[in-house]
Amino acid sequence: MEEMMITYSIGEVAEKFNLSLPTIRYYDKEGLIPNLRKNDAGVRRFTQENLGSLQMIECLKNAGMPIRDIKQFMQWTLEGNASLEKRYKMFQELRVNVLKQMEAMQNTLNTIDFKCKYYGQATSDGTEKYVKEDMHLEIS
Amino acid sequence: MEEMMITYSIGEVAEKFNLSLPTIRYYDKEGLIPNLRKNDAGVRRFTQENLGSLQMIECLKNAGMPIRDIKQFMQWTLEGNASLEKRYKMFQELRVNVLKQMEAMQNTLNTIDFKCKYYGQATSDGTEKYVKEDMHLEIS
DNA sequence: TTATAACTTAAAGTTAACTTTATGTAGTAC
DNA sequence: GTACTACATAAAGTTAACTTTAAGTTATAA
Repeated sequence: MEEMMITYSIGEVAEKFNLSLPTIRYYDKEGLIPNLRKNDAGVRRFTQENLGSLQMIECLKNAGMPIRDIKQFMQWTLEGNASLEKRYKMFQELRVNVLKQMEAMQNTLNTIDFKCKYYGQATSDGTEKYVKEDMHLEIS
Repeated sequence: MEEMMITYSIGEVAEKFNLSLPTIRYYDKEGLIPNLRKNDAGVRRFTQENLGSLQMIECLKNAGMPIRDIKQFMQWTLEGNASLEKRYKMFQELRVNVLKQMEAMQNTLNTIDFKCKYYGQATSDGTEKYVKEDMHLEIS
């Protein structure tokens, strides 16, 4: 009795996720897509589970996690319930890390906002002279 | 008549900014620190202006700007008022870019928060079974 | 049956942003 | 004078995350 399920080709997946074919193959080679199977002709067929892995890869990449750590996480998922605590800990640490990044990003944005005002004024003045005098700052 | 001003050694600057000495030398070589001078012995002496450049480098790096674009900006500052509009435009575009990054980061955080709850429950259950059933999701 | 499109692999190449290595110099402490 | 520390340079090495290249296979359409 063969299980029938909807699957996708690497080309379809590349389009869906806006990734290049070599990138997806690279992720597969690196072990980032657990349980990804090939048909009798050796062609990859992506299940919903595999698409879920890719979604998670995108999330973890966005959080700044390196490929080898994403791989580690994916390997843990293959270990089942035995690795639940490791995965829980990973996400808790990642959360703290991402919060720090967002704080840094907010500071960066504040500086950029300041610079936008600074250069907005300087541009309409035609010179940095007055706006620079106004704030006694010389950060280029 | 020699101008007297407070300057810092590369070692002091490295400590202040928590950067390695080779990194600072690399930035200098790449033209990221305009007007950085050396004393008669060929040793770099950092002025307040140079520290300002380093501060800005940190900000722009944090915004995800590549070294070559930071260099471009620094070269523009050397052109004076003629480049004010270019610099203004740069910061306006950077602002939009950073806002996009923050939005992406917020989405990432939401996913991670969800995963924290998911694995928190799964860990106390000792299995993913129930929490997985509860949400009809199979994202690893 | 021949062309085309969509896939396959292994291996080499690319790029950014440093880091390391090797070698040398300048100034101070003893 | 000799050791030590802090600096200098040029050039080679490193790492991550892909990308490119070269060569081959499979399935469908004309």
